[in-house]
Amino acid sequence: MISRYPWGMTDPQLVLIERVQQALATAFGPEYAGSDPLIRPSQFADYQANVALSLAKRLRRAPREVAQAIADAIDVGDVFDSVETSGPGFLNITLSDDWIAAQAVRTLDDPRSGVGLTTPPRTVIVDYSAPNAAKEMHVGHLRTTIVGDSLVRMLEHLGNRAIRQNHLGDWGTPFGMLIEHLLDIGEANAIARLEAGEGSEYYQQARVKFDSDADFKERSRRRVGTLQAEDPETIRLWHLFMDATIRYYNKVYATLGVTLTDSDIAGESMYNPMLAETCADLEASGVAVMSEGALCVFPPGFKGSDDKPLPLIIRKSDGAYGYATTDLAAIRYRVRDIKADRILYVVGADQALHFQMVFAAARQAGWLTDDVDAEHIQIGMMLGSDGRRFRTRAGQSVKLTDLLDEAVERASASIAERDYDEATRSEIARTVGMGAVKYADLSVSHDSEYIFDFDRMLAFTGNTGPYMQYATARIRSIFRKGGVDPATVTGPILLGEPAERDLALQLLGFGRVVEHAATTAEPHRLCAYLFETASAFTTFYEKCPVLRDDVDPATRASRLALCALSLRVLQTGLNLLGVPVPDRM
RNA sequence: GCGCCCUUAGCUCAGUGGAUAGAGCAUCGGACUUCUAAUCCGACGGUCGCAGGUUCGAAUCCUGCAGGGCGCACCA
Repeated sequence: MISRYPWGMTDPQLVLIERVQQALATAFGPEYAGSDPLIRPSQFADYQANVALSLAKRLRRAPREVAQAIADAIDVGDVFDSVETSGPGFLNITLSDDWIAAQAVRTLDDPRSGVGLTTPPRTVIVDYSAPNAAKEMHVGHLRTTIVGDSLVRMLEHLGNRAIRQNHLGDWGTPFGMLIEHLLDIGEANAIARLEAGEGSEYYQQARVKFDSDADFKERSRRRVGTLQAEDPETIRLWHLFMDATIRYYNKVYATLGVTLTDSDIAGESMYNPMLAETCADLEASGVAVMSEGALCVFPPGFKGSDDKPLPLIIRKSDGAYGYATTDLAAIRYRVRDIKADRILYVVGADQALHFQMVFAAARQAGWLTDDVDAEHIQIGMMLGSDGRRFRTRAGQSVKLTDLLDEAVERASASIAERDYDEATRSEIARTVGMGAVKYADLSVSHDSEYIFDFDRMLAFTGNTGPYMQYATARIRSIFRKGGVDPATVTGPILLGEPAERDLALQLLGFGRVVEHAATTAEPHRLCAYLFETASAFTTFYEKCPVLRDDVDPATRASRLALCALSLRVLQTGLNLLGVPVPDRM
């Protein structure tokens, strides 16, 4: 991925890489210009370059000697304050204050705050949320939805063509049962209940009848047939069911501030007309073969018990299609018709084997080629405080809206002392509650199982949403008190105090982190950066008064500039995470 | 049996082959006449599951083992 920086590169690491590579070429010859200088943050300087250690063997020279040769060859210019060899062959690099200050001003002048643009833009499909209308909607959907939405926001911000795909579970055998249940309880009643978010109960009641009532079971079976045959009345009923369900999903998405809309829905039903052709293609090419009455792909390398090849069943022995078929049809469609360069499947970690096999089968079929990346972004399970699957005390799965309501309620309690009017208070509570839940989901690596804990996520200290929001609220408060519009602030920036220098240097790394988080599909990296930034700001806030009378005008202007840039980086970063930010707290 | 994800401070989690492994919480001790103390500063706290291997250098890569979670022929 190549990035363009319309306002110039502000990231110190990129500048360092360039300079050290030049030095390598000067010192050892042009063939060394491409070596990775191994720039890392350092506890002994601003950065360290570790390249001397790795090159020593190739150059047949002592590492310290190599390091010294690089240090001698490096173009210090006005960028570095010092470049020193240290330890077994490290290069400790300290940036000059003036350069950091100048770069901070450039970043402030840059409407993109140092975030580059991907050139050329890539077409990236993000498959996320995907609630299943025929199953309980549980808290597990929270993470896939929130992580996916954040990935889309980051990819778009970097200039990519990001395509949201909500792969709704809206088709299959359970829908016979769900439609019959709809008829039993009455259309209007069913719609009302589904819109109110009682889909789980609805499903469970249908399930109970299906298991206990032979007549209902038979009706359901017939209904699956008429649904597959696209009988108009059955399709009408199916739409009633799905539309009501989607209206409920949209309410949840609106509450969460998720960017998914109806036009992003690409559910299983959409692929239904493609399934027969998908199977025919696979069979014709010899990728799929019949086995025990089912049409299967046996991707190489997948073994089940007894070392037998593991099948991916794409047409069951009764002729019906499964989700493997849908996923294969979807890959084909996404690569061939949408022309995706990258497809991200933000789906639970329990589907790892399934996606490995689907990807392997798609490669066998030639649908997935080397120029397309298909990645399963594994989402770890949400656990209760007992370390087991997240449930209510009664052992039921937790309804998403109940969880969100409780978050807002608890946030409301924590600001009860504040002197705000009712409307402001409830808006802050909503923002803080939602931000806390979303940030908690995003701040741990997506594949790790994570223990859900209201007290921890709503804390105003630590790597939490409220802490981040509070930092922005304090910055806004300064501008409010000072009667200054942050958008009008300009440099120059002066770095007198260490806290000012630390903050400025920290702020220069924003673009790199956004790009890294998007490339690796790891929003938690952005969270970690924003937490460091918020921490650097609060340290600055404690140490460096801005508006106080004894602060001279030049220092005040400089500090206002640092505040403005901090605000923008935090605000933009939180927006990329989808975490809402209140004006005041 | 096979596959995937894990195992890091009392707890919850970061950690890009680099120096003395980091945060937050908890505990203890400090800082409000101050732009929001919902904060900040400091201290305490580690056989990075175990054993080998590769490497100048391993929490990180490889192999094996132990422990945990989740999947694995007709639900999606």
